[in-house]
Amino acid sequence: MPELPEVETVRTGLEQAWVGQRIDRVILRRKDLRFPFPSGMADNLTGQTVVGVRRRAKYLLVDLSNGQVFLSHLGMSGRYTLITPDEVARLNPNRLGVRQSVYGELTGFDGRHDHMEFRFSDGSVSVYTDPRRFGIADLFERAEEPIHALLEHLGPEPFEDWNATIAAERMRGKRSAIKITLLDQRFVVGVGNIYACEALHRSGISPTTPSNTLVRKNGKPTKKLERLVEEVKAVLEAAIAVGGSTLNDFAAVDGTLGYFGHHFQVYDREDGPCLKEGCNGTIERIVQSNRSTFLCPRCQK
DNA sequence: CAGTCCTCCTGTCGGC
DNA sequence: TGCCGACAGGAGGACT
Repeated sequence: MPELPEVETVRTGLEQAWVGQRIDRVILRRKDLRFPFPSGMADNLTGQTVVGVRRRAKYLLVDLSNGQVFLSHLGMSGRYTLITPDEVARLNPNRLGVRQSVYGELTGFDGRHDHMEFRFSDGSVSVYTDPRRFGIADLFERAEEPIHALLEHLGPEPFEDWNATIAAERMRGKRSAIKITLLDQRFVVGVGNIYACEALHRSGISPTTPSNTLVRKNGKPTKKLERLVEEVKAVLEAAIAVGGSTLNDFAAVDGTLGYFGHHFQVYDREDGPCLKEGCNGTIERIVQSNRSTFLCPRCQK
């Protein structure tokens, strides 16, 4: 779920639900996710009002009234579920176990992976569920944000400071495959395995193309690279648009990918027909850096 | 430094 | 049905 479009979809939902709310209580059902929670995180969050929800790369940044920032990364399997006061009352939160929430029927897995629970002043509850625990939660002063270890080395946001010229500058002399470069968050942020495959397919570029061959000798982007940068933005935009349309019934902010799945042209379509107009190729799966890449060898050169 | 692997963790799915 | 291996949307860190 969590590439840029999914994180942006979650951001919008959290913004609508959280901004203006005071956090009355935070329950942490374990001491860590991928990294240990910072000491006192639950206490420091308690009593704060949410003043904004931002996104940087695939990180959610929640601004609090005391000048602190709550950072949340969804990893591979993290999701937030928003629970209304009515549902909260029906599920009787005071019966709760230490390692298991009472919200299992809403969050899945019998509540066994509901690691963080946020209770708000309007009576609603938000639950963070993450079976694989590759997610991250952190809390720090806003002044520290530019030097935060997880944020410091991030590359440009695709819609803000990124274009073919900048891409070419960062790819000069890079011999690794273009698919690997797209996944490198120092090159551009927000692109993950699905949208890297999709953007390369839309662009007609083979995922194994050495990155530097998309840059001219004078350092300018080739036509192919210009196309690729356009298609990265286009596919991310299209996915955000579809995610956004599901936001009206945002009661369950589950990051399930179902909504964009219908639009995949190559991802997870091994042995299926290439859907590009006029191409009769067959989708193949290869492995790059231990991760699956899907491509049409006929129209991606 | 760049590039390549491995790793964290749990759930799910397909093949036998 | 059960068991077992492969694989899953991320990305830091340890290697060569």
